[in-house]
Amino acid sequence: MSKRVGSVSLAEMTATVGRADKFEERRRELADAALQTLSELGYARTSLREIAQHTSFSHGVLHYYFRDKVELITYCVRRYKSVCVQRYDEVVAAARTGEELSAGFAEAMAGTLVADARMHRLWYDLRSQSLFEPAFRDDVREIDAILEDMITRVVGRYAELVDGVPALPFTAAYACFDGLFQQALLRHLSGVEPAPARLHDDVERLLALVTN
Amino acid sequence: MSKRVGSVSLAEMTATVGRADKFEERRRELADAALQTLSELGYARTSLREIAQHTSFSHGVLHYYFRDKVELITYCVRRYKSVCVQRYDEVVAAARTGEELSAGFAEAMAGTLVADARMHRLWYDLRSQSLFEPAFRDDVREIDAILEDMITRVVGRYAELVDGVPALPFTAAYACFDGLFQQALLRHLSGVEPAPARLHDDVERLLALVTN
DNA sequence: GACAATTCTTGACACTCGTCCAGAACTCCT
DNA sequence: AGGAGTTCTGGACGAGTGTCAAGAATTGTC
Repeated sequence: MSKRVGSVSLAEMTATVGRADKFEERRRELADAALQTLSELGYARTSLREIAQHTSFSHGVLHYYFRDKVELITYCVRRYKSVCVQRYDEVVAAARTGEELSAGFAEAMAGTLVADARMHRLWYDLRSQSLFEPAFRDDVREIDAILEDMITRVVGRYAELVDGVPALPFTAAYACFDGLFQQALLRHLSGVEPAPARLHDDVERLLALVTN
Repeated sequence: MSKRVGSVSLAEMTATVGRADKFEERRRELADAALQTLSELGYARTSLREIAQHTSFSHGVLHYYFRDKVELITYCVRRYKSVCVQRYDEVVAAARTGEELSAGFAEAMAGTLVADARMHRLWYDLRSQSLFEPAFRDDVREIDAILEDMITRVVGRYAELVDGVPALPFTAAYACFDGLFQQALLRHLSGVEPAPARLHDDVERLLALVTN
């Protein structure tokens, strides 16, 4: 029983690539189960046994693939980022006019608000955890940076299309859109129904505002 | 041993007012200790025993004054709100010009960002918890409403002073300022030093933007 | 098919948690 | 001073936690 060192064993280095990736593949599988559990229960109420119950494995495996709980959750946070910034860039690329971009962007936000509500609440939960747990900070900041870049592209492109100039630093613009989204999520999960529509409106208004 | 029913016993009803309030007074005392603990450790890591250690009492007493943990924390959240909206109204009342109001408001925000950082991170933590725990939702929404009102007064008064008209619904304006503040808190607790100064700038810019 | 390396299961460990309760300590009134 | 009502203590309970390790099951290789 030779324990793995790092994430690569001697056997893997000489074996085929597909074989070598099996370890990483299972890590992803387990992390996805963890993400599902986390998004249902939140960080404070999620246990390793609960995560394992969302898989076909027993709770012991988690410690075979992850050193401890923090590494697992950190891995999850990193993985999360790859899911979250996809829809928007298509919108940016497709838009030919400012109005198109504005409408498409607002619709994308309102759409993900209801479609991925549980994932988003997990994000806000983990970001809050990072205020207390330094171990999460770097990953959280990295994701925040990715989201900020996304907003930067949207706002920048919109400014181009309408011949305006950004009226706020991009980081501040991101903070505003994020605040809008978070309030909308709060309302949506509380059952206040016009949440998506209101978000749609507010996003369009704010986008027009931050470029003049 | 006659257990208290609700929060008023027979003895209290006939006793003096000071005597009657002793129960409530101790509740506040315990809740303050709980708030301190929560703001240090965060919701996920705060236990009743830990809270009791911040007081001169033993852990059993918490169940004498609060039915269970949820009631204690709910009480804490309610109590928190009374602390958080005081500085700003003075600023609004004192300002004679738009510039004065803008500068005062921005300074107040930057000030509380560093002075009450731990309390603010608790607020964001609890608000995130409410995304998972319906028991917290009403209180969280109430506090959010109070904060929104505060922003409304600031933005409204500023619009008056500069003869502008609000360019965003007040609820959206609140969401934006809140987003700004949350990002600043994240940076501040991560040790990025210009956090307060940047918040100050961004707040002034945003305030000018949402009234035109 | 046998051997070795891996992946996975199972049960145990040492804690910590919220909750409860018997009774000690205290307070207040007559 | 004594007794009733109150506040508080400290220990116990059962459930749940992260972690670990011994060994069973599986897989890949010759």
